[in-house]
This record gives sequence, structure tokens and C-alpha cells, in this order.
Amino acid sequence: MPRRSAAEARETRARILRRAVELAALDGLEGVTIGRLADDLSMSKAGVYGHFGSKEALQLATFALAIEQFQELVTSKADGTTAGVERLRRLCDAWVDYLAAGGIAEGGCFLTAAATEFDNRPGPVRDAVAQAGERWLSYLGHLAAAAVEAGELPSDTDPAQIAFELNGIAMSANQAIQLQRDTSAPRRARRAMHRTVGGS
Amino acid sequence: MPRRSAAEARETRARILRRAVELAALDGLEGVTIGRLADDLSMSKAGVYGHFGSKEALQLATFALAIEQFQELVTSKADGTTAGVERLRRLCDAWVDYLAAGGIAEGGCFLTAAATEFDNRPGPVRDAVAQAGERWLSYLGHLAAAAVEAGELPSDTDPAQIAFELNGIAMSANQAIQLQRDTSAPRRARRAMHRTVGGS
DNA sequence: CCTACCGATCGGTAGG
DNA sequence: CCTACCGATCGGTAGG
Repeated sequence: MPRRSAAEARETRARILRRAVELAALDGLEGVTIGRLADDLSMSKAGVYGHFGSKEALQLATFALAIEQFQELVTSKADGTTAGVERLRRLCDAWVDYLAAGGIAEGGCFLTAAATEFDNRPGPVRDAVAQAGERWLSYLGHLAAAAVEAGELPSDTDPAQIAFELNGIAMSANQAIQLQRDTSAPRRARRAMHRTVGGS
Repeated sequence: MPRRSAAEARETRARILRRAVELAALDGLEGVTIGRLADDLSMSKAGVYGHFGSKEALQLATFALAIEQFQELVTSKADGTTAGVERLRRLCDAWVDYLAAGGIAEGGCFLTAAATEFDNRPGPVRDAVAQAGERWLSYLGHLAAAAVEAGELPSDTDPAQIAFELNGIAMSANQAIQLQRDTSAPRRARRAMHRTVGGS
């Protein structure tokens, strides 16, 4: 018999991860230390550690929750809209809103931070980050392709190029907001995105 | 009387910093630890430490050298060209070449990495990174403004918007190269930059 | 520029 | 989920 019920253990694990996402948003995934989490949650280090079994497993679970939160905050905002330019526009608006609000826990875009932190550290975390980035770019490209098919964008449009450029605009906005505290960045980003998405 | 001449001490300091830039390019400025530098250079920790007096001073000196290297690798490549669209184009080409080569020590764009690492850590390092970012954006904006004045760009062009967008294209390319190892990124970046710079 | 330390913190383990 | 550890490493200091 476990000392805590399975449901209680699951809730504890979820509490740990919610805090881990906040810490990671501010200090990076390496900044999520087991000792800090234990302190913040008034638990022992071994209590935290036991839910994951390794620092790497904790990082992977933290990253997965951050992606889930991004999907809820951004991707889901454009669900239900017809694929194509309209969905792309709504997605971009939600994306910029997310960046203007400071991303998760006001630490900025989680994916960008994780990408620069891990792009030179081979392993499962790097792989997960790279996969999330690819999925996001391919989703944007898919929507651009749908817009071309619907005749909303010129037939010689390269959907992957649209995705590449939108991603850059978002990263530039994220940097301007986080580093320069530049309040004009969301407006600039919207302008550039709307022109890039173009269409009728 | 010092045990080493002032010139020898300066050379040692320069050796430390060259290695520190390489470490920082791969693992971030926090990854530059005094113990690692001492090991790599076959020195004692106190020997390394003595040249700087604090970890923060070491980080600041490392960042300053990285900026110097960026200027030599990118900015200087467009010196001597007339300010305006031509200089902007040459600068962008050198910029993309730099990113395609993997930035410094193949760790990607140093400024982007330092920006995401420190944007949530107030202090002198964050200030130096923010200032370097602002100077770069304002240099790009200055060149765009010169292009407008020369009649190479429409008179209603917003130079800061051009700088904002070029920066984003570069960041998107850097991420694609570093994270997805996407070899088409330099081509996409050049295409987007040349269209953004536009002109005759 | 060295040896020899300091207290703090890291990820992880033993045993309950 | 806890206490009580482990060896390694961190930034930094004393004293030469």
C-alpha cells in the first residue's frame, strides 16, 4: 500500500511540473534544479526526485507541459477557423498577444529559450525541442499551403518560406520585448506578419 | 616586482578570454566556469580568477570579445561601401555567411544566445547585452534611413521596421541552422532579406 | 601565478 | 514521501 493514493501522487507531480515550468521560463531548463523545486514546494529533494528518476526526465516533462500551455494559449485560439489566411491571421494575432504578455510566466517565448539553451547539447531534450520547433513550422507551412490552395495567396508562394519568415518576426518581437522592453514590438510584429500573410 | 611581465600577463588574459568565448558559444555565458577554463588552459583556478576578480567581470569581458569578433566577421565586411542599400545588402550577406558558418565556434549567434540567457537576469551583463542589441538595431536602422534619403527606398519607409524585420530573419535562420540543421535556411534568409531591403 | 582551503549547491542514492 | 548521506563542482579567499 502506498502512503499516498495514486491520485494524490499524480496531483503532486502536476504541482511540481507547474512550478518547474515557471522556473524554466525565467532561468532556463537547466535552472530547474531539484533542490530549488523542493524548497519552493516545501518538499524534500528525494520527494521531488522520485517522481521523475532523473534530471533529464524532469526536463522532458517540464518541456512537454510548456508546449501544452503554448498550445492552449496560442494554437487553440485559431481552432475552428477555416484553414487558410483567416486561421493564419488569428494564429499570428494570438501569437503576438502571447509574446506581448511575456510568454509563460513573463519569461518570454519558452521554445526560443529552450532552443538556444539546448541546440548545442545533444540528447533527448535537444531532440524534443527540435521536434517541437519542426512541428510548429510545419503547422504554419500547412496553413500557408491551404491559403494557396484556396486562392488566397499567389500560386507561386512557398509555404515553408512564409513559416520561416513568421517565425523570425515572432523571435524579433520576443527579443525586443524581453531584452529592450520595447513596447512598440507587438505593433511592428503585427504589421510585418499581416503583410507576410498577405492575401485578400 | 611581478613574477610575470605585464605583457605576459596581458597575453595570458587574452588566452583565457579566447577560450571563454568558445565555451560561451557552445554552453552559454553561465557555462564559462572558472574551473573549466583553468582545466582547459592547464592553470589553477586562482590563476584564472585573478585576472578578473569576479565571475561577472569574466562574463563581461567574454561578451565584449565576442562582440569584437562579430564586428570583425560581419560589420567590417561592409565597411567602405556607400551607406544605403548597397551597404545594407553586403552587411546582410556577411551576416548570413556568419550564421551559415555557425557563428562563433559553431555555437550559433552569440548575441541571440546571450540575450535569451540573460533577459531575465538583471545586472551588468544583461545591460551590456541589451546595449549591444540596441546598437546593432540602430546601426541597421541608420543604414535603412540612409537608403531612404538616397531615394533607394520609398520615402514612407520606417527604418526601424526594416531593422526589426532583418533581425527576425537572421534569428529564424540561426534557429533553423542550429536546431534543425536546415541547410536551406541561408538561402531563405537571403531571399527574405533582399526583399526586405528591396530598393533599386 | 600557485596550493590549499571555505560554504553552498548540484544530481543522485540508501534505506525506510 | 522522508532523513541522511555521497562525490563533484561552483564562486571565491588566504597566504605566499
